[in-house]
Amino acid sequence: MADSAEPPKLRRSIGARRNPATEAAILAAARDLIAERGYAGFSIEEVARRAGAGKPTIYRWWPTKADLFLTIYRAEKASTIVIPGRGDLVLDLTDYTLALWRFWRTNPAGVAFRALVAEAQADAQALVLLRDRFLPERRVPMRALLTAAAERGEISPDDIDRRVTLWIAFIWYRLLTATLAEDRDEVAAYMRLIVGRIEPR
Amino acid sequence: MADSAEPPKLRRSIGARRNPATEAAILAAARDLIAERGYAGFSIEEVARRAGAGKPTIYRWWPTKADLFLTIYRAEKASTIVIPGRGDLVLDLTDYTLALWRFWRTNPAGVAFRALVAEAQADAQALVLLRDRFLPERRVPMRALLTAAAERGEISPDDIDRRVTLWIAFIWYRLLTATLAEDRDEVAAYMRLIVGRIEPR
Amino acid sequence: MADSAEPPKLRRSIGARRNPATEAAILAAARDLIAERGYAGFSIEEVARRAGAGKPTIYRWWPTKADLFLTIYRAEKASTIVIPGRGDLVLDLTDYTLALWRFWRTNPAGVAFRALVAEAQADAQALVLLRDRFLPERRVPMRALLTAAAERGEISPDDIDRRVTLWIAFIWYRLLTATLAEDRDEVAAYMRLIVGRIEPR
Amino acid sequence: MADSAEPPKLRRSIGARRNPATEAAILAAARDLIAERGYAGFSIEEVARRAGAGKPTIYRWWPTKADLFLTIYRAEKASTIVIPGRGDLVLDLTDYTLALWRFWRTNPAGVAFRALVAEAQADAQALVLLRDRFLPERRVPMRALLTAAAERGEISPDDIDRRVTLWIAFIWYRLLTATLAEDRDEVAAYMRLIVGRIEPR
DNA sequence: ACGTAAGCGAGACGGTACGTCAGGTCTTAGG
DNA sequence: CCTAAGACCTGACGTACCGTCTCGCTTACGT
Repeated sequence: MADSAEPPKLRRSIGARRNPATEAAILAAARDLIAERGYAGFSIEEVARRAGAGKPTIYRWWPTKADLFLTIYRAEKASTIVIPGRGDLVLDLTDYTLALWRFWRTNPAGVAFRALVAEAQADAQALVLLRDRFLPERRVPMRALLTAAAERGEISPDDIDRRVTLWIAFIWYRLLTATLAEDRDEVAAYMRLIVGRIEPR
Repeated sequence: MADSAEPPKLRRSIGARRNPATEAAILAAARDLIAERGYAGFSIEEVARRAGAGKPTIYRWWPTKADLFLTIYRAEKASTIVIPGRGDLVLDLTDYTLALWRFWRTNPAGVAFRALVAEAQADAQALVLLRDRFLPERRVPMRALLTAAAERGEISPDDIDRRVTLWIAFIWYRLLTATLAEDRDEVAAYMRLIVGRIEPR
Repeated sequence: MADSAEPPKLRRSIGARRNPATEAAILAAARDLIAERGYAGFSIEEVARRAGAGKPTIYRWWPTKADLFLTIYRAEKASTIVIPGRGDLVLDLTDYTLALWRFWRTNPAGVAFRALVAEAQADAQALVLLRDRFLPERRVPMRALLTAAAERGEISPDDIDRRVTLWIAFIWYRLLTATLAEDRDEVAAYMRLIVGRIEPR
Repeated sequence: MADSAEPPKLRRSIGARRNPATEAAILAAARDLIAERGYAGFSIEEVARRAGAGKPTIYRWWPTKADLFLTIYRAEKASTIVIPGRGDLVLDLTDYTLALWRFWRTNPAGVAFRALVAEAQADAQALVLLRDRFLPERRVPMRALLTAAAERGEISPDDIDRRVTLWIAFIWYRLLTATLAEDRDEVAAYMRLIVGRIEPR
């Protein structure tokens, strides 16, 4: 959300190579726009307007909307979420889930991600991006968490991949229905069901 | 896909009330269109053209795209899916899930539903429609299935609503990632995790 | 502008004949509407809405917009303008012209008349109404004024009809360019040119 | 009425500047349409259809209908009417008036001009255009004619502007009532009244 | 006296046009 | 060869009215 407010008319071509200032301006504009107005208000037209860039410049580097979304999402996500390691699976998982939701709520990336899922329903290319490039990434830390717990004997080592899937399905569902609650106990209850831990008595 | 091919110019007003022939023609056209070209190719303009109806007539009865989708979806689904009652929860649940997926795969309505979820990411009105009107309906038969199983002692009576949510999240996830597989065993494995049944040994 | 503000829902059929209350309500609504929003904002739809009448009722009695305009215009005009008779042609004519312009400025009829002229450019029926029914009426008092002056010897008895035409052309021109000034001397100067009176010296 | 019948789909963008072929096609289509169907049958929609142009392209260059009318009118007029200079005012004026009427009758521009006047009755913007941009232009040659005659002593140098106004009012009146007669003597008689020339005896 | 014919309000209908927005393509001018 | 710029065509958006139609009702009039 940096430079999108400044007068954007000053950039000129820097010759026969990609202009980093232009790229930055486009990404900033896209991020701001998706944050402000959501998927519905997002258009290449408006991004170009805000970035002071030509539409063809955008299309050259991000041939589809989905490409642009993905770039934004990755840029946003990278820095932020830490995987907790207190040693109690449900506790760790609840923390992680809530942290992720907090991130989705407070950060353009959440909106961008919703938009990407939406786009994927209409555009096969976006679907491929989402399923084959993005989802596997997301599974990794979660699988690590469960595997560690299985090694500690907290849960059965069977079905770990399926449980990961259930978790992803669950957090998506809450994202897509715009119900990213903060209720710790409620989330913990879901986590227990997903990992199938035997309750301590 | 019934009468949309016939010359559509014959309908006239039947006075100051809704014309069922017009409604039918619009729904048929919408269904065909969504089947042929998907969400991306769907437009009120084209529906009106095919149905031989005026755009305002469509907007009068279905103020948003989402309304139209939902009507199509309900009309299609109603007749099709039977809730099984063999008396074994995982079996019944697997059947039900696979039947639903088959329906989603083979019927325009499935495409329409994906589109509705997508629409809900952009349009608050659609989100409300989806969450508050559509989802509760969907929960009912599933909750009945689980409650019956709990009464039979197959599963714990706790957490039934959460398990319903997990199931919906799961089937959505597969719908939205276009992975509505037919693999019976795989699905049964997921169902077992969701309902948390103690495995017979 | 009488009863158009009252709740208009009370009228019912009074049997197989024209309902004067309905007619009055329609005319009042039409008059108000044309006064408020001009030709551009005038529509049968809105007249019906304001009058609490059905559109077919309006179309039954006034098959074209122009018919409705004309009715309004005639009803408005009837009561108002007195032809002066001080005995001095230019004086009388100036008074008459200014009175007419004042009427046009302060009364819906002026707007309605502009609208009728506009309509006549699009609709042959309106043109006929305007030219063959309306204009001859307008000529009568003016011709009388000039004839009387010719008899008094103020002007030549030749060309009276042409002078009438020039006068009408002039007052139209000012109406259509929205320049219905109040400047008495200026108008008198024009009147002198039109009637071609020999100036007293 | 030139090229509007040819297949209109061949034009492509010529880059970031106004495409003269597109402009020409739009103007030709507009001219044809106004000639064929008059003001009532005139719509931006249909112009776009015939010109094979997008509506936004039209709105970009002619924000209002009136702008389009005016362009048509000017383009048509420019080449055509010559101001006569035989040296006899009434003769010259009669020629000029008849030439103008002939032009109005035989040329789409006449209809376009009627349309502009009509539009000005509904749309303030059009009125401004008509009054402040268009009318002053029209006065110029006429004023020159009268001034020359005054210098020759044919008429009084007083009231020249008012006589110009009367003349414009008169020719408008005939245009708007669709009575652009050819009767030379009749027109000459009117011209005599307007310029107020002392009859030679 | 009573059936019928007309007038009434309402409002849905198929349409046309409006003016706007965005999509994605193309070309120029300039570095 | 890339960039910024912006015009181009396309097509859809959602709205306003058009003029027609049918309904269900009410009332006056002619038998």
